[in-house]
Amino acid sequence: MPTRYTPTEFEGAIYARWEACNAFAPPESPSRRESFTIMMPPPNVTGVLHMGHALNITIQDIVIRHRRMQGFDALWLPGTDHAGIATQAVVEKKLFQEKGVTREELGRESFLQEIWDWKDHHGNAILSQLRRLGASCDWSRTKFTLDEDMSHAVRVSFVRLWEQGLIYRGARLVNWDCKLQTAVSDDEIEYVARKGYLWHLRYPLVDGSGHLTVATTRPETMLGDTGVAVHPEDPRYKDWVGKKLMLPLVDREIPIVADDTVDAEFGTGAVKLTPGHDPADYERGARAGLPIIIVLDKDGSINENGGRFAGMSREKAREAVVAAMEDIGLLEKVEDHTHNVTISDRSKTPIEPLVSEQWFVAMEKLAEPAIAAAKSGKLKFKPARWEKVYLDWLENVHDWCISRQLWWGHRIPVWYDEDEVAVASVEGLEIGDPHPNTGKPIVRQDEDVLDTWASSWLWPFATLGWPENTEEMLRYYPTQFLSTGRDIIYLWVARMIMAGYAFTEEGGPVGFDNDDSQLCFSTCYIHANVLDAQGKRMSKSAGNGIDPVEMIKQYGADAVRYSLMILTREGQDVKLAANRFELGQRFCNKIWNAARFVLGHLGGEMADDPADGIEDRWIRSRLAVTTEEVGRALESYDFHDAAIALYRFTWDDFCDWYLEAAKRRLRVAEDAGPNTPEAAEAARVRRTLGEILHALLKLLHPFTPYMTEALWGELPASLRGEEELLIQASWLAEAGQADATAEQDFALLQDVVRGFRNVRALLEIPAADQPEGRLLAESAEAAVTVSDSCELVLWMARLAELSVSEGGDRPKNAGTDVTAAGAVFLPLAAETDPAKLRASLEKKLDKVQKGIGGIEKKISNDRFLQNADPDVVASEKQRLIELQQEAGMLEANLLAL
RNA sequence: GGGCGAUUAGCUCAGUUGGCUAGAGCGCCUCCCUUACAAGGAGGAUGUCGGGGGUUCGAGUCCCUCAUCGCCCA
Repeated sequence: MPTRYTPTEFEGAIYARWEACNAFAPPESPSRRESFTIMMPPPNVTGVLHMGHALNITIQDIVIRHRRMQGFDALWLPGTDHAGIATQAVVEKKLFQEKGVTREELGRESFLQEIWDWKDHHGNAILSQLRRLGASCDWSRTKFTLDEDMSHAVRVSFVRLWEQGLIYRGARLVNWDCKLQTAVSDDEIEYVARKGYLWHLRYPLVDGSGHLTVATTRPETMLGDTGVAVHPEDPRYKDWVGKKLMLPLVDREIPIVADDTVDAEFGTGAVKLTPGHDPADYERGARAGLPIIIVLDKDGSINENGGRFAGMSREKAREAVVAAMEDIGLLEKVEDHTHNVTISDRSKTPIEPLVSEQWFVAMEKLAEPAIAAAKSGKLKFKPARWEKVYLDWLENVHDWCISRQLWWGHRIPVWYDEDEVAVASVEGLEIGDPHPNTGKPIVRQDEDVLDTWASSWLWPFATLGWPENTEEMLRYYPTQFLSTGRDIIYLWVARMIMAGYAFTEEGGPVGFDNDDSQLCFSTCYIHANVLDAQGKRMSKSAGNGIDPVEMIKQYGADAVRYSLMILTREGQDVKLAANRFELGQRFCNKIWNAARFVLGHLGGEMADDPADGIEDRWIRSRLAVTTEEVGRALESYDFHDAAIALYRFTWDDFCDWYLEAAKRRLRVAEDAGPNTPEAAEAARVRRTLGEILHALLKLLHPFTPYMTEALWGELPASLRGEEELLIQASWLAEAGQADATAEQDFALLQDVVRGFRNVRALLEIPAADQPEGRLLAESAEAAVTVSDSCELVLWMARLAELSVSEGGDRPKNAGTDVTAAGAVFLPLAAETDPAKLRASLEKKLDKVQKGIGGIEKKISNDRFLQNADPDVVASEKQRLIELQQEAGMLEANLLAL
């Protein structure tokens, strides 16, 4: 075995072995009948692995490995998402750059073929990156949202909603992405504060008796104005309501109307109304019965309704309109103004609100059971605070615009006859087929495709064969655990829950930790965001991302995984720099070497019974406690807690104390030779070393699967038993009882050892020297405990001899420290500076006296004695006695110096 | 405008229902390449727990308020 943790040497082989053994598929005969299912949030086919994925996948892999080891019928199903807009844009751009053709020139069929070709070549890049990380998902079930069975499910869901009257088509104001030339949903836009101007424009009254000044950030939209609104209570404009204005440049008569949503404080208090191009104006216009005039084309240029401005881009038109208004003296003034611009998440260009024909899903009814699921506690968020975000969205849900003017996606399963009468169909209709309702021939299918989320909201069950009542559905649905990012709580999480209730069977089978047959998952874990070292979001454009694959190459997949887990407290954002992975690397190296040490000794004879010294009983107790804590943490998805517990046990308890202590008996046996009592004891120590390592590898496996599997393979068969592969081994549910006596006694010994080491450092005693130590014990019990383990203390503190007495003479010319067992002494070397010792003792004394002061103040307070928990009072009093004892020792030691 | 999160050692962060002298890792200082590991070992230094109020016998922890930073919604 290499002397260092060298992950590149085994990761690939281990993964191949797992796959060869079909270890990722649900077990053929699981030890418990319950299933545990995780549906992997499908990454975009265009995507490459980023740190957010790495974190999310690590979490899911830990959960599924733990559940698999627990014996569940565990399924983790992977897949990718067709990502309509993103993928189409990527291929469109590539085609234009490489061949100079647009999708229109190519035509729908050929263009789609191009995307499929692209997908087949590049679309699995991210999945192979997940393998590097050690993801143990069942690749044989990998799904893609455009697979034929998935597409079938999408059509069925559409037709069901259609039949329930929850799908409608209508001309509505939607968010129009002028660059990508498609509608996008409310959840795909963001607001960015931009510096701009507030133009004050004069609109003359028709009767020529004056003018009204309106303020606007978008002067070019005046071409589509059909009214001006003022607040009904605004005294300035009370008499104006009902009058008519002559809209300049296009010479249209428009009314002044009252509307209480107008902010009288903003601008001039009079707002121009462009119902065709502004969501608020759309509402106001509807209330006032104003017509809608559309002046923008789908590419964002002014259309024929814009008169002489027709054909200009929106940016050009803005300049031209302002200039024209200025020419005729109707531009009153221009102010600097910062306002929110609506930006498309997809193209990062300004959204144009545009009235167009789109398909919508009525959401209110669908939201009801999704709200109830969270309120009843059946759907649990972790951290719990995200439930509020989920509920806020569902309780104020808007109808969902599901049509996209794209080609890449699920084409809307709606056909029209010659009178434009629509009908939805799962199987599909041919041109010329009779319309099922009117009997007239079908002339066309709807051109649009569905929003990608209209397929991914079916992900938890369409992946299992829904709408067919498959064996898989019965076995793995409803699922237990979903891990995802907070940014898609509404886009995806809420919609999946809605879809579960809308489409899956009421009264069907239920599952572990999920007693609702329609609740598609019972725990929604919202993971942290990964930020760069400065606390900024990692993004491709900023170039501040850390490439997980690069980190895996550099530090190892286990190190990356473990680092992420220990750095990420429950859902709390994590600031990451590349060198932070050293934490995991060090940890892996530590385990690697501890295992190397243990395995090196396991070649020797191993007894049937474990050793039973104080250190052995202590490490078994530590293991019991750690096993309990790791188990609890994993049950409640507290990955950070589990990682910390494992770190402490591995490093502090096992490596720093137990292994060091165990060396003593192993060494003694070497000197004593074979067939001696010492050799027999060493054989028992080897048994204990092996048992602890065996247990530790199990506990660590979900976190650091590669390394633990590699080490598992090195274990002697006598320890490993039938469990060939760790990934398929049984989980360590418990590891004996905690042993309070052993813990207490060993803690005392540790304190004595630390005391001697402390003095050694203070006196600068060379490591090779073995001075004689002395302990003036504070109690008979302490004296006995230390005496009984004299050899252990000698070994750990590197002493030649140790004399223990309760009370007795204080040695002269000695360096000293104070421990829980009493004062410890080492002989002073001639050249040691007593001032240094004095300073050290005084510092300690000062600290102790501060502590004494604090407790005395408490105990002398009657109200403390009356109100505080009696246990607290008792422990404070006990503490005071201990501190006073310690102070007494320190004072005595100072005097003796 | 509304909501959520953060603020603890030089850095990154823990700190369970209020109760030992507030902890860890990194970094820093001293010593040590002791046959598992120098990616290591032993020891050490470092804090007005963001500010201000309040509740309480007792507040890093609970309440109010302010400040700064970040995210989400409108």
